[in-house]
Amino acid sequence: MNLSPAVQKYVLHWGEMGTRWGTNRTVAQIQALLYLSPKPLHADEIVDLLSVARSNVSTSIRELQSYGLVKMTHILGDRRDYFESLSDDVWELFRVIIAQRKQRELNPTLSMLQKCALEVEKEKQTDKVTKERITNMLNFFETISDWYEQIQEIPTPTLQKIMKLGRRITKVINK
Amino acid sequence: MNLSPAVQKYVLHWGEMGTRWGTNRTVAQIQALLYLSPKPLHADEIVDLLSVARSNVSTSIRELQSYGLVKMTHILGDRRDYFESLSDDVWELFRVIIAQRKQRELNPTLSMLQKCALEVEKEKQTDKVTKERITNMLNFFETISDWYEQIQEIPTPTLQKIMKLGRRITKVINK
DNA sequence: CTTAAATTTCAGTTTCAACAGAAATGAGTG
DNA sequence: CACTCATTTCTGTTGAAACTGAAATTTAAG
Repeated sequence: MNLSPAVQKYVLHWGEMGTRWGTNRTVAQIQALLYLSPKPLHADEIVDLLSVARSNVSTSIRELQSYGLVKMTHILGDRRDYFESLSDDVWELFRVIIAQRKQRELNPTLSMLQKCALEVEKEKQTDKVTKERITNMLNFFETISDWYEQIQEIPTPTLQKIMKLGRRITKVINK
Repeated sequence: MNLSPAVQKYVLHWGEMGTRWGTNRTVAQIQALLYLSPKPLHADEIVDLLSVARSNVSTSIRELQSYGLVKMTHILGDRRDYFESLSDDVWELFRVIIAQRKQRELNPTLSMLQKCALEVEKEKQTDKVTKERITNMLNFFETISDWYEQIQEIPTPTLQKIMKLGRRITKVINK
């Protein structure tokens, strides 16, 4: 049981990038592996293929499940848990990841900014410019947050169309 | 010389989030500090305000300059370098950060996928499904990449309009 | 050219998350 | 209910990045 050179390259790269995408190597590697695998895998297969500890696979899969990126299945006459990617549809995966990132990277800052904006107004010693900038940042985060949430609900084909439009979107809007 | 409670909270939070946003604490704290400061600061002021080592400030500022988020200025009769935020316009900062992230988080994967897609086609042992999924992921990254680049060129007011539209954008598109 | 101030580089340390391996728990089977 | 297989939890280790403080370098002024 082993991976083809191209698949190996993919999985290793995904693992390295994982750290930049806000997760750890093993989690990213498993996600890649399950995405590429034509059939569900059980934990020991993943241990073999990636050469990581069994316990590491356990916690990583749990994390992927909590994100909603991986689901469990079973095979008749086999006690072991099998795992597969939530979906083979990249856009669906994207949507899930975006939701996660919003929650971890945007929401905490949004609520901090709300508190700060209120608090700083009461501070007589604080420069007017500073107060303004906090408000501007708050408005920005609110806009981005709303946008993220609404984007979630747009069906994939429409989203694809919008992205393909790219800059030409301005022509449609500016009327 | 010290920071008001609200500003302190902002800067500390920004530092913590920095690690999730792909940089380190000090870099993020300095960015926050300079964004909020109504006037340029020199390195030793930053040392005081943040309680970090002088050398740490030096390398962090260099990093911020390389991203294009911070610029150097001078004050008449003062040898020291002063630093200030690239801009007080949040949208402009956003644009710079997005460009950085594309470069670090998208481009490397894009070129990996291009190589993998070519390579995997030659592999007879690899499942058809796997090949397809690599191609799908490649297409996805190409779409996103193009989109990022085109978004960069949209002027801020238009971009704001688009985001405010949110989900209603579908009504404009689906005609 | 000398000196002092400002900045950067470098080597050592600290910190923290990721990970391995062992121990404990749980779940199904005879 | 005991036994085995599968999974999870826990503890200690490791490695990488962040950070400090000292030393070296650069820069400008007299």
